[in-house]
Amino acid sequence: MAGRKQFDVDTALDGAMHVFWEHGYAEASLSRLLAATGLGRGSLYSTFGGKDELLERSVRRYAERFAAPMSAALRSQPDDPAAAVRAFFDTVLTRLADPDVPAGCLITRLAAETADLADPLREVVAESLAGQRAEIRAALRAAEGPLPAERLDDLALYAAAVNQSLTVLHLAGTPVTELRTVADLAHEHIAAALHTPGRAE
Amino acid sequence: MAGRKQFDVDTALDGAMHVFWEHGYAEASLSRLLAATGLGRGSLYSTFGGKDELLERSVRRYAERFAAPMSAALRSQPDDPAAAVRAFFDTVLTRLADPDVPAGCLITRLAAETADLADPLREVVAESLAGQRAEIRAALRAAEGPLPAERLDDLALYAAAVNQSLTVLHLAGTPVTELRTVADLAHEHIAAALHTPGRAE
DNA sequence: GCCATGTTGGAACGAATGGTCAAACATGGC
DNA sequence: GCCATGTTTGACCATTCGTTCCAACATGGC
Repeated sequence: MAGRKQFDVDTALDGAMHVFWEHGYAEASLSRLLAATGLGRGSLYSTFGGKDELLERSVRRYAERFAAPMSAALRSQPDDPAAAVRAFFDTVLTRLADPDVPAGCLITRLAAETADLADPLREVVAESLAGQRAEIRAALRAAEGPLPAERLDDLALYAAAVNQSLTVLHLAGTPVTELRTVADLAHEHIAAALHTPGRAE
Repeated sequence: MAGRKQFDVDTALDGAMHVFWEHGYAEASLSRLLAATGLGRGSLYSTFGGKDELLERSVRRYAERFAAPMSAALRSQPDDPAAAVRAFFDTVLTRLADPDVPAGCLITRLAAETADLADPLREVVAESLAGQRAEIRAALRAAEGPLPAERLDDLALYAAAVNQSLTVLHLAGTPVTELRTVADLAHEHIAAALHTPGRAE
């Protein structure tokens, strides 16, 4: 039971990520983390350092596995911003409907806990949110001619906000069918705004 | 120091409410609650029963003091739904900008914690969210002629979702000026949807 | 096949958690 | 003015928290 590492670091990280995802920081107790990772206390502390560092790495892993597809969706339609936004919402909704994964979104869960988070963790969360907003903004770039840049900034923030609403409501138990309605409306509105001074749909 | 109650129950409740508002359920420790209410352990337990019951009463007090104005705003323009929605968002934003009160919204904070809440608390939160949604829906009633009822259901859900996004983002540190942008866009869009088949603005 | 290296599981740590309890006390009704 | 009622204070409870540490152990290099 010793000598060389008996577990896969990424697998363990996935377990920890799920715990933080479902329970946030405060309710993610060591015992829950140990159970989910399958590690002993010694192994967890020697490979990750502690609860805070484990959360930091969990967020990074979350970004690789779940934020990456969202970024990809945003970049999938470089010259049709409205379609990119739709692809983005579709990716989010697909994940929310996935029964193999906790409800909501890890970042949203942590964002709600901001007031109680240590500074480095707070920053990681803030960066995640800012990054997503920037990626949405980038996906709207094709509309920059007809629309003023400020308007696109606003619309990007708007889409990011709607995304947050989807995940909080999902945490609170709202069925995905209703969330799809919200996303559809948001898309409908953003698409209209994007086409306002240009050609029609 | 004894005989008749030495404190005002509602004042103590306000203190507890602020703690739950800022720290949610898990991070609202007894010691924080005792400090904020100014009570001793015995007084708190004899008058409120325990942490869970205290939170339940805090939510009720929150509803009286902060949800009530939002309901009033929604009812302020019974025959101009778009204006009612605007008044609603204005009320929310005013509260978010209030420095005397914690960031975000107590209900949103608790909604994010749903997975870790005991059943009765979970229900209280779910009821709050459902109640707000119903009130928004009621404010849209004047548009029921020209617009199908289902469409108004969707728009009400949509407005409630945007409200959630405002409070989560606020928790994460987004400045109120940017949140106002989000609310403006949502209002702009909802107003357009409400006027689509009827007369113009 | 031995030894240094590094992993593992669990015992143990102090601090903090939510909650209980009883002794000390002030008040209102008689 | 006395006594029953009910409040307050703070010591105390078991449990759980995140973390540290070490003895037992398996492995890879020589």
